[in-house]
Amino acid sequence: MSRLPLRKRRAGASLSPRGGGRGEGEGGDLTVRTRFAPSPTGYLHIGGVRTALFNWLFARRHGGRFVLRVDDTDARRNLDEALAPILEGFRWLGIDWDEGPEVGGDHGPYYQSERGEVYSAAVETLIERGHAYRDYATPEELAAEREAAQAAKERFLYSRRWRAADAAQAVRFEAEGRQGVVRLEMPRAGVCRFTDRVRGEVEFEWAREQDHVIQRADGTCLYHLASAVDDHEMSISHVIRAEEHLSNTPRQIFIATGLGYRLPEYAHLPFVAEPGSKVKLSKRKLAKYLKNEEFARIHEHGRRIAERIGHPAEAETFNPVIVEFYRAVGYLPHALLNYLLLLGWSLDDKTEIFEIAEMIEHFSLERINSAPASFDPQKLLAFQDQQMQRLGLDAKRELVLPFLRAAGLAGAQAPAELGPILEAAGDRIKVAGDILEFDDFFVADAELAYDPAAFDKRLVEPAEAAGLLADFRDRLAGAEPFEAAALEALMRGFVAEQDIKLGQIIHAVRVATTGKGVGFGMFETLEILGRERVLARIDRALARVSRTPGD
RNA sequence: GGCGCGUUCGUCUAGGGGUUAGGACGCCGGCCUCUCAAGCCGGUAACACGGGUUCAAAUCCCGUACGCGCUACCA
Repeated sequence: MSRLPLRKRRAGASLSPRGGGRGEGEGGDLTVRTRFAPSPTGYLHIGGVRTALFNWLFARRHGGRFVLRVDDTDARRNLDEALAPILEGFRWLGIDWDEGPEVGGDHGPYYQSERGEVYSAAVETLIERGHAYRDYATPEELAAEREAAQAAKERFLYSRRWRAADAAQAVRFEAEGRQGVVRLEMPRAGVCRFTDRVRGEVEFEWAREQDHVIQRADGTCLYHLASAVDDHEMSISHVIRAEEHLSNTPRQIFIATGLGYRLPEYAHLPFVAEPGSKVKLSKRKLAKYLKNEEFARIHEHGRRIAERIGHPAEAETFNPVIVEFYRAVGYLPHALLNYLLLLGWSLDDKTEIFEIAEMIEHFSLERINSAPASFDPQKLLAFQDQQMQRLGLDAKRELVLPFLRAAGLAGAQAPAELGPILEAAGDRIKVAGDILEFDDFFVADAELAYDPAAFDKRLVEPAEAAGLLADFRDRLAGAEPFEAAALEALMRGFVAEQDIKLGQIIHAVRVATTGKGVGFGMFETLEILGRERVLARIDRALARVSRTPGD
């Protein structure tokens, strides 16, 4: 992956809309305002974050505002509980919002459940202007019409038979016990054309659009109405959202136009697809993704860490498609952001690593891809690795410490040897929680666990192993100073003197002192452990060898 | 079914009439080496299919296939 070169922006990648929209250019008069409207589901998933990120970047790029609007039309009781993890996820990622929950703003309220009056007023206006009507058809009557059309192989369009022409008729329908809803009176001829900033010119025949219900009998309003009204009321200039809304845009345009709104710019993002497929990532199929091999690997890695720190790894949301997963096991927000940025967007053919400021500087709608992109946790890990390598020792210490504490391996004070450990660890700690894989530094000598296979292979199987180890232990006892370089010289001298290979002793020492067959550089490890612990551990290992039936 | 959108290595992508179709992740091999990582070097691998237009098509047009979305008193 190459770093970001200071290179020219692609010609034409400017703010101005493709096909001559309403054209606010660079430095235009209109303030850029974008929004993200999460439903309070209790978790933030990857696809949603990507959408939010693009909105956020676009707003920041143009000195605009990023608005969070809570899509809680179901007016649930446990709203706070369901919203908190989402806000927390954004905070962790550093995606800050200028208006919305907690921060307020001039365009509130930011909860759709509190905006009923605004919606009702809009519905009334639409009716007054002849763009909507009260309708008293029963679901059965509607279904019958639909079936009839289907049987005749004709396109279904509501006959508007139970539409109330005036108040008097409405009263009559109601007297019959009918329930009234408000429907859009969609045009039945012509086309709706608009420019999508990602897809270019798109057009839909109006006659394909149904007379969508915008208000239920109980007065509550439906999504399309709410969305169009809110976007206008909140002065949203650019609607950047998932592709699934592309087909919904005409009806929203109809509503907006009917209400006399100025239309926002639209940009429909491709889906984030399931790993290894083009199927849209769904929040309902979490369990399924774990069957994907790469997901399973990432998940298993996370699960090992979660178990050590008492994080509920069984929770449904402990899943690599949920942001919380990454936070819990110690990924860096920057890595996730960088990865997500490149999921459907690219600057050129080589730049992969972006600082946040660079993301903001270079982001443009025009370079968003229009095909779905599938989520690849392996590649995310590669970004994580990159970011982790750039971190200094102090930053790593801060990152890792909470994990040691949560696992009961550190108190309020950081262990003195943590610095040297992190230094010796080099690039082996990919995510902060990986520190727990090297817990052998933190456990008491008497509690050191041995990897049975490694123990057998390095200490039991080679007939000379125990003897050599015992001899080398005695050298260690008198080694001075007990430092990496000196210890290496000591071991090399020992190897020459005994006429053996380095491998014949070093692995035995490793298993004896760390319990594992793999680890950091051996001499750094010995220095960190210190003479006393090294000798104690070797003694313990030797005692164990002698108890193990040889041969 | 109708309409809309999409289709370049396994994955993310660059390229938008003439390229040995470039990069990244993964994978494979090598180097380094006390193991494992990291690093370095090398390799594998793609224009969905069929017609057109053109001297020339991955690139433009049409069709087909496949995928996804919309077609709700879901969002």
